[in-house]
Amino acid sequence: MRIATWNVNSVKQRVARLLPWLDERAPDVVCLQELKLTDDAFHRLLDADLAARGYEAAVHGQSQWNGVAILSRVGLSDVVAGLPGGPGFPDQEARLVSAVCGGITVRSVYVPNGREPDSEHYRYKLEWLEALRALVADGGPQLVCGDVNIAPTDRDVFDPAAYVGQTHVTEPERAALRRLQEAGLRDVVRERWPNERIFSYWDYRAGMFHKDLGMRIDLILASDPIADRVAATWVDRQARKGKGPSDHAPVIVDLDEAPDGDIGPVVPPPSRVAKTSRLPQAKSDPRRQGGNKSD
DNA sequence: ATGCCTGAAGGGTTCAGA
Repeated sequence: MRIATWNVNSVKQRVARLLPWLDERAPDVVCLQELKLTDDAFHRLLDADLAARGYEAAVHGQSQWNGVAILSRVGLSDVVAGLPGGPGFPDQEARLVSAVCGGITVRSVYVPNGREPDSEHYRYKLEWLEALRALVADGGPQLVCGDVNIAPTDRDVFDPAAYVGQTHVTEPERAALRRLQEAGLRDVVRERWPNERIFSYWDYRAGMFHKDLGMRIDLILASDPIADRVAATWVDRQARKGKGPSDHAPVIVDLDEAPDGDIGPVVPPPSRVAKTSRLPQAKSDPRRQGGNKSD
């Protein structure tokens, strides 16, 4: 089963990139963030094109900002929109949707940005993360995928000095992320590529992508029984190239079938190549791109 | 230029993003 997460920075502006990407990568489950439109607008925009590809969608949208969704072609049930008991600003924003896909509880999250350390927005971010931790700790095995707006360590930014005093790298944010992980979630991309330069976001300005000056703030976090099934992980840098990209790239994880065989994909993964991805591979193989070498 | 792009809303510009 292939799971991906992608902050699309307006799904309306990204349709022309999203649909071909679904065809090419054939993910079974996709967590989307920053839809920037309402539920109704999402369904009008995409339902037909998604259905044609076999996807159902759990959408928690919002006008103008935020908005998250889960696309699945391996079943979609038990949909919950929002973060129960979570804080608002002042009202709750559309930053979390959960569903069961292919036998796995999946959450698409868009953690608040925080804007400035010690600001109201920053405190809101920390409160939101604590509410997410409580939700995760309360649940069983699950995947938490999305834009966490935190670079877990200094390895996850192109230059720690460039971010001193800014959000995304402060110790309270990182501590909140660690507490979330201590609730039983593993950062499976970093686990697979412990020493690689891996980014998932590059500022649109100043050629940051071309120079590979980015941050890794989009994570796939998995509970033990799911993390143990990880066969391959990578950041899909191809999706950040070319005309009209999001400023984030998708992060992709392939899971082997569950050991007991009854939590498997309904649609088989496109190939078994993922199984061999720990071996050296040709540079043209996108599965190799867990490390983000410059182009 | 402490905002070098991009998107949304709404109005002929401003805010937000990380």
